[in-house]
Amino acid sequence: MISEFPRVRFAPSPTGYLHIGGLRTALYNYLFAKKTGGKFILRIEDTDRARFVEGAVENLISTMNWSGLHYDEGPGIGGEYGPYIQSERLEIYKEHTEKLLESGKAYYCFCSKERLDFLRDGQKAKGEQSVYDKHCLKLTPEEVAEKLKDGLPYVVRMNVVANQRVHVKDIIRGNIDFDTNTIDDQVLIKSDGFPTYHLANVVDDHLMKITHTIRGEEWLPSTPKHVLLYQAFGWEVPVFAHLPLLLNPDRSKLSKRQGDVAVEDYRAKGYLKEALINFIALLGWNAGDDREFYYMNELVDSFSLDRINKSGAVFNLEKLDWLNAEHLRAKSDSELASLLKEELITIGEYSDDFSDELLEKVVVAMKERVKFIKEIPQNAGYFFAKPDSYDEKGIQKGWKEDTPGLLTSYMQKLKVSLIHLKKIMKLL
RNA sequence: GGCGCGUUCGUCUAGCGGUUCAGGACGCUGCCCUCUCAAGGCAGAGAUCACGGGUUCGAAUCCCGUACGCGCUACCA
Repeated sequence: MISEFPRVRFAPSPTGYLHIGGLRTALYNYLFAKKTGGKFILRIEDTDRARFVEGAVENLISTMNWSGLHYDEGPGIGGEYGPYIQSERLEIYKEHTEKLLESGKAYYCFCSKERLDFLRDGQKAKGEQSVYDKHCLKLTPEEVAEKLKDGLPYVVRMNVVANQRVHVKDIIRGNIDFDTNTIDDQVLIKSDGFPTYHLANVVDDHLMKITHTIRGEEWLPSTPKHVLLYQAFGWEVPVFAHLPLLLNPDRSKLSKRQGDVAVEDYRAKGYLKEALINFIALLGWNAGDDREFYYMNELVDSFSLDRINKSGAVFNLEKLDWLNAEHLRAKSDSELASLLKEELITIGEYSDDFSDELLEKVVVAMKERVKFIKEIPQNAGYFFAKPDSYDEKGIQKGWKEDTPGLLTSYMQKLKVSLIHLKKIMKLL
C-alpha cells in the first residue's frame, strides 16, 4: 500500500495563469482528498525551461487560494516530501535515472534531431506508428563511454520491450490495454539535463506517496509509459482517474482562441468564486440526483470519483451566469453590501457619503435584478450619483411654466406621506 | 496515418435490463404576478437515447461492427 490515507496532487506547469480546466482538475483532487480524509498536494512541474513564465507560480497559488482550494503540502507551506518544485529536485531524477541505466531499463541516445525527424517522416509516410528505432541501444558500453567523454549531447530514453501488453486501471474508464509495440522509447532526461514530464511525474508521485493520479484525459495515451516506468523501478502503481476534457462550443479542447480560459479572467469579470466552483464541479460530475446548487463543503460531502462522467463537457457560459445569480441571491445583504462597496471602490465611484445602511438598501432593491454585483452601479447609477443628463424629448414635451412648482409640492406631499407611513410602521 | 477515449433534448446531465413512447437544469416561447425590469409561479416547444447488427420474453442500459467527434502521436506539459 502506498499510503494509509489517500494522497492526491495537482501538478500544473507554471506557464502563466491557471487554466479553467486546471481549476477543475485541482477541484476534483481537492474534493476527493477532503472527502476521504486524505491530503491534497500542490506540485509545480517546471521542467520545461523554455516555457517558464516569471511570476506564474505566485499567480497560480494566489488564484488557488482565491478559489478556496487550499493545499496541505506544497510550495510556500512545505511538507514531509518536499521540495514541491521539480526544478529543485534535479538530483533526485538523476539518481533514479542512474538506476534505470544500470538495470538496462533505460539507455543513452545520441541521435540528432535531423535523424529523428527523418525517421519519423519515413514511418508516417508508411502509415506506421512513429517510434524511435532503438538505434542507440546497439551502442557498446565502450562507444557510449567514448561519446560521453567527448561531451556529445545526449538524452536518456526508456527501453520499452516489444510485444507485451500494458494494463492501465482507470477508475473512470475501466481497464485499458496497450500494446508495447505502439509505445515509444520516451525521452526521460533531455539534453539540458532536465527530466521530461514522464520521468519526473512518476518519480515524484512515488516519492510523494501519491495514491490516486487524478488528471486530464490528455494524459491517457501516455499512461502506459508511466505504468512501465513504475514497473521498471519496482514500485506500486497508483490508481488512475482520467478526467473528461472541458470543451469549446465546437467540442474541441477548451482553448484561448474561443473565449476566456484563465480563472483570473472570470474573477475579473465579476464571477463569484462560489459560482465558478459550483459550475465546474458539475461539468463532468453529478451526485446522481437533480441538485445543482452546492457550496464547497457540500461538494465535499457528495463527491466521489466513480460518479465522474466519461465524455467531455462544453463550457456553457449561460448556465454559469445563472449560477452566479443564484449564489448572489443566496448571500446575506450585509455581505452583498460589502461586495458592492468593493466594486464601487474599484471603479472609482465610492464616496464616504455611502453609509453601510444605504448600500444595504441598494442591494436589497437590486439583488434580484442582476447577475453580477458590478451590474448594480451600471444599471442603477442613480443611487450613487445625480443624473448628469435628462431625457430631452420628455422635457420638451412635458415641461411647462408651472412644472417646477407642481413637482415641488408633489415632493412635499411625498415626504409627508412617508412620515405617516413610518408612524404606521412603528405602530405595527 | 497510427494508438486511445468518447457518443441521451442547443448545452450540462439523470438513467446502471422491465415501474421511462426517457426525468431534471440552463437557455428559449407563452401565461400569471406586477407601475418598469427582474425574481417567483405555471405551462410549452425541444432527444426516433449516433447508426447497424446481435444477446434477451424484454435494451438508452449487455456484446460486436460502422460512422462521427475528440485526445495523443515532441529533448511541451
